Amino acid sequence: MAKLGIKDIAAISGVSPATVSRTLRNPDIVSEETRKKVMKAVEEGGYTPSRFGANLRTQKSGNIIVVMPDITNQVNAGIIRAIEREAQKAGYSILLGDTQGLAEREKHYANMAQSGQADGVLLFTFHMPFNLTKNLPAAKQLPPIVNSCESIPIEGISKVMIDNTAGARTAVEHLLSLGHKRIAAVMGPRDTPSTLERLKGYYSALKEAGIEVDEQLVIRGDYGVDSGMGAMEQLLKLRRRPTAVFCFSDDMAIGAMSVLQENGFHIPQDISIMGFDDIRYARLMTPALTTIHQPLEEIGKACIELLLEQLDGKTDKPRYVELPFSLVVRQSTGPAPVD
Amino acid sequence: MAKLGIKDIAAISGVSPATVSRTLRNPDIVSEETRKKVMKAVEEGGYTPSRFGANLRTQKSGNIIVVMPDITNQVNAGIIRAIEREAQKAGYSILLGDTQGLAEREKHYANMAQSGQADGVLLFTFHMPFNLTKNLPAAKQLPPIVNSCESIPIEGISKVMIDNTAGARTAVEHLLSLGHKRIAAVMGPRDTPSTLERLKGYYSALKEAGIEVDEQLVIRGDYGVDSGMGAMEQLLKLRRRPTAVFCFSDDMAIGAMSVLQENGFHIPQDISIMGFDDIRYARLMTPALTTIHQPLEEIGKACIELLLEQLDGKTDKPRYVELPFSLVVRQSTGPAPVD
DNA sequence: CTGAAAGCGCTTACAG
DNA sequence: CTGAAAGCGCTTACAG
Repeated sequence: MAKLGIKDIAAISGVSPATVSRTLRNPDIVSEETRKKVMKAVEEGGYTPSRFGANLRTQKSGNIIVVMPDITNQVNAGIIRAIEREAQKAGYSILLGDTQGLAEREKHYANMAQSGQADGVLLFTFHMPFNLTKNLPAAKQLPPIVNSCESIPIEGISKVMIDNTAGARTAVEHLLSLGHKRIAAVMGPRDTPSTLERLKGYYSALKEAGIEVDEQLVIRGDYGVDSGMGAMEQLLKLRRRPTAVFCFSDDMAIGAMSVLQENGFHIPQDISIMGFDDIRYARLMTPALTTIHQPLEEIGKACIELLLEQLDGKTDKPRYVELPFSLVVRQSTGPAPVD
Repeated sequence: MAKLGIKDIAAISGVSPATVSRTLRNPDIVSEETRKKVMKAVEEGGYTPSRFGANLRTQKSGNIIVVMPDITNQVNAGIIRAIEREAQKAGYSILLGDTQGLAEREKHYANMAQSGQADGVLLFTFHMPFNLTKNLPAAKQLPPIVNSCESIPIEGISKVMIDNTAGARTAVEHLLSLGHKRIAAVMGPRDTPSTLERLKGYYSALKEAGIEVDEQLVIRGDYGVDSGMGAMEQLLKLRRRPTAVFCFSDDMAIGAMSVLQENGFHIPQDISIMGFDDIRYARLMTPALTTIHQPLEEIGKACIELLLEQLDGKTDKPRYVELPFSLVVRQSTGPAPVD
């Protein structure tokens, strides 16, 4: 028995294919009697409408592509889970675009909107993978897009962000309030907007406290665990060590902590460690990691919300949503040691 | 300027749509001269073929749906990253199906194959979301499927697994070799195949060592961090505490460790902790977590490999691939305390 | 409320 | 090597 199509169901129930389609998509505009006949045939035949025909006809795929640098990252994984759930509710499926940091793959995924594989794009990378012509506004040339986490420096696209600068400032102020004066910073990749923003917060908090920045205390990382370990090793070699280290991600903070503990240092008695993100494992470290909490669920929700606005044609206007971070004080930070 | 279609490109380059299609899909069967003409029009026009037409015609979506209970789990995230990369190489995209533990969503995702949204299904859940008729072999009624991680008790579908029983046995033998006699087990959800298999390994290792199982030491968890914390709290209340705890997941082990340390216990001097999975954070705990390593990359690769075999129509025969685990001894396990 | 008809944009078997 | 034609399976504007 071959797979049933809409024509088969129409024949079985004695109506036209159009009516079968209406019964399935828009039951209210069909008489009850017809509806019953059709549904009976649908159920007995086990008919599932093919998306191929519908997609071609409506020019919609029902898919949203999420372009992310690395899905194994706890922050990204948390966001994408929320995205998937919310998209699901709205009848959309999520296509996974893990770029693994490659610009070429970024471009590949972005183009899925052009071929109709996806109706909208969620961009968590910091490049703009689309070519823009100067004389047209972005909204006219682009598929529905929402940009999140790493702010792409382009006008006219919707964004969901946290205030990274304020977050970093809050982190450093927390350390200052504990009496720390030599506060190191372990950055993310130099060219990411989030790193530049957080760095700005770091500098501004120190400046406001009247502390001159020692550039030896500013170390480049890449948000990953290993770079946090490397940065800590570097800091431990300094003649004048920091009394606190602010890592721009929890992963780096966790790496830094493990290096410290391996070398017999006590956290926070000898050195305080501060993270950023509040991933699932932050509270489980010993000592539990003080960090800046990012609202992953809300970020995911907002992304879908803004994208749906565009998909539903409700608006062309880009919207900017800023979500609140929060300081979570745990045990990895404490008063500066007296020397 | 409206979006260009294949007919437009055909008109511009002075050939038929068929030839444009051939040039793009199968350049070798087109003369060089024609190819150049067509490619010129394609590039100048910025033409990207629509998948809608192609999908309908070929009855293929080019998508694979991955059905998983929770993508924020490090094990699942690691596997799906490999899956996505390998699928990409073969020209397939990955649709995310996060069931969040709900059977109804599982069914929903599985049905995406039926509607043509996906050409194949990767099942990491332990239910069989498809209805099978007795008189037909599974391969005849099902879309291409590969089952991994949780073994679905059904004949005739391809699987990618590790030997959970042997893995658990290895874990317990490691603890036995350190002189432990009171070894607790913190299980996963009771109805998952992986838990039952690991439990079997736990029992068999103890039996072989001539140790009678104390059922008070066998605690139910759900693979999550919190259940590991709860289990440890329960174990600490026992009059005769275990000297070692084997958690069926790293997440539970990490939860257990944090409870122990909060209560002033020393790991492994007072109690040894053993995990399962070897997630990214296992080596970063203090002390670093001893665990059973799962080859996530290889699991992902094998899943796509077996699925492609079916998608390419190379075979109907289900294949079973077993991948090797390995014991990773770190600092969270040590000699049993002498009392 | 329902049907007939057109058409979405491709690919491919067939004929030359 | 290339073209004309059919058709994949739906949806929807139009007419009644």
